[in-house]
Amino acid sequence: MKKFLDILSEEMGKAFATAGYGAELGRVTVSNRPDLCEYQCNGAMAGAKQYKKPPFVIAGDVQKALEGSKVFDKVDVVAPGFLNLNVSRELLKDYLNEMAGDNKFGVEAPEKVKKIIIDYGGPNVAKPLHVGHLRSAVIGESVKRISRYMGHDVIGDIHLGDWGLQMGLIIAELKLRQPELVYFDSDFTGEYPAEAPFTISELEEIYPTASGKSKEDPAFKEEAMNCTFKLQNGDRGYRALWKHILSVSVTDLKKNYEKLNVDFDLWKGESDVHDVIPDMVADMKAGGFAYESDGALVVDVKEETDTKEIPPCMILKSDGAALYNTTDLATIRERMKEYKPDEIIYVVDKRQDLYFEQVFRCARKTGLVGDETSLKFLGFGTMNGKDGKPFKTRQGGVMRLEHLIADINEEMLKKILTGREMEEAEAKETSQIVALSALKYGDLSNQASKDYVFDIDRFTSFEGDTGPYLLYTVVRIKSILKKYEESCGAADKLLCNAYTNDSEKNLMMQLTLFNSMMEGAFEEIAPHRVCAYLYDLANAFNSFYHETKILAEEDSAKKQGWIALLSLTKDVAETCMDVLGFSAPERM
RNA sequence: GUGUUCGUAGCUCAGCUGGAUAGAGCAACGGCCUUCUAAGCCGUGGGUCGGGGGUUCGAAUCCCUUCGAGCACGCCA
Repeated sequence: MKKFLDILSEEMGKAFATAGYGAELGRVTVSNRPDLCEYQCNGAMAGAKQYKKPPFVIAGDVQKALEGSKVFDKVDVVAPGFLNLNVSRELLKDYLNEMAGDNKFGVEAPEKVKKIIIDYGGPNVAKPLHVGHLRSAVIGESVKRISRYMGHDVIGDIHLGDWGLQMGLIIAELKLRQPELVYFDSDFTGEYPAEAPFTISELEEIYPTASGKSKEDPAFKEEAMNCTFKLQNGDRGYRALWKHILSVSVTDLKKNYEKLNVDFDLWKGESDVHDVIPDMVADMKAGGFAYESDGALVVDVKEETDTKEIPPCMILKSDGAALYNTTDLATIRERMKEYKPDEIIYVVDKRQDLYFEQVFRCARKTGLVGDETSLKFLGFGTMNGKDGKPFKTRQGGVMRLEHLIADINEEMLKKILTGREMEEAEAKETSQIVALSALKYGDLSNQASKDYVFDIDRFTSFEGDTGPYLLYTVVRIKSILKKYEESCGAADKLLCNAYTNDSEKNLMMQLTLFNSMMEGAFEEIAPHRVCAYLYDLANAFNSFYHETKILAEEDSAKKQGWIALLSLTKDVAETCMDVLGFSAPERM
């Protein structure tokens, strides 16, 4: 379906052309003065210089050309040259009915389906998720869903940190504690046990202990590095042990991400590219890109147009070991080989901006990525506490994500139990659904690139611009639709009427913007645009709701039209929620 | 030091490629429930858009400058 504003702009463009001006001046936007008109066009003012005529005259010419238009009901010319427009109520009604019949509410399939890989999540194996992982998961998931809704072929990859010194540390610590394990017996040739010799909670205790020890005990660190080396060079027992660590940890991660309604298509990690690194490095050397500098192997990525010094991209440390850069570049190489994506989007902390700039440049320069593939960096800001500083526990430590979620669930349960009569079991389930919306909406409604303040009281509030408010709005609609169906039967195939009052008109106008909003959110990689739209839609609905007694309406045609409008509103709102990664309960 | 992001109401934030009187929410105050969920709706007060220049018919938006804050700047990820 064409976008509603495009229909209006085309009509306006034709009028400009008829009057002897450029059609491109006829861009129509939603009015910023709803007291005066519904839509506006500022093209007359924009064209004044080009045509050497006062804007008021141009606007007058266009107004004349629009006489008899079936699109616009009203065209006013206001000084200095605004064209104030009201649209035909028939056109608005027809558009909504067409939308209601379209499975994507007017979003057209893309001209070219892009293959997009989204790299988000990025947890480390054997370390619990903490609040720092929240934004990447929440934003990445939404970006994935928006892209998919727009009709693209999207792959979400978690990109696990599963291969560094952290693994060596754990293995070294295990060896110390349980030297009798078969994994440490170099003479062992049989099958290793299927069961891991530790649980996730043990693992989560082992890592920090080992990490702390390595800072104080050089001998232990030496041992950990030795273990890392042996692991990476294929020691059978160590590999088997590593697989256990990985599998125990991934099981736990899946559980936690599931609570967030986040899932990944690929669970690849740094280890997956380990074997291809030597080959890649050799290519970079052979291509003349990589050279030695202070003992390390680097690739220059400076460009003429730089306003600052961009340091070279380091490929290997002076001890010959790989870095974060190395695995990321190798990952790009593998992704290009396996998937040939049109786009790779990284949802990562914005502090890594410069780093990714280096990686992207290096990938292009060395030919890993061609011009037809774009590499995008979506950097997100820090989640701060009420004091404006990075979010911490009361003790000043790093907050585990599990605890944060538990806190917000608990807070929400309290509110539901005090505000509503509900069975404990249902209240608990509902509180989790609502809490997730609070958490995600609180995050996503801010621009990703900015830092934001995490305020549990504000986010879990049912008032104002919050997740719970939006869910509440949808729950209200569901309740009405259910009651309608009980008395009048299934509500399908009903058509919207032309509006009869302002609040109804506003709701309809808001609905028409859905497809262009979604397209904008996709192009700008901006989930917060979906949030803003959803909030406006909820406001428009609630105003309408208060002015209109829907079920009590005696004129059944009118009532059916409203039910159709409600049904469309609910579907559009739920679609927005779905791409944001949360949903509304049946009751709350 | 260099670069970069940002500075909008008491607080938390919108404001798209420059357009009419800068918008929401929270907080404050005042209305609206015998009728579809009042977790809602309607209204009032509150801003020299950090400061100063410039471009433009027109700037929160573009350019320059200045002040302030955050962040990043080769062997961590």
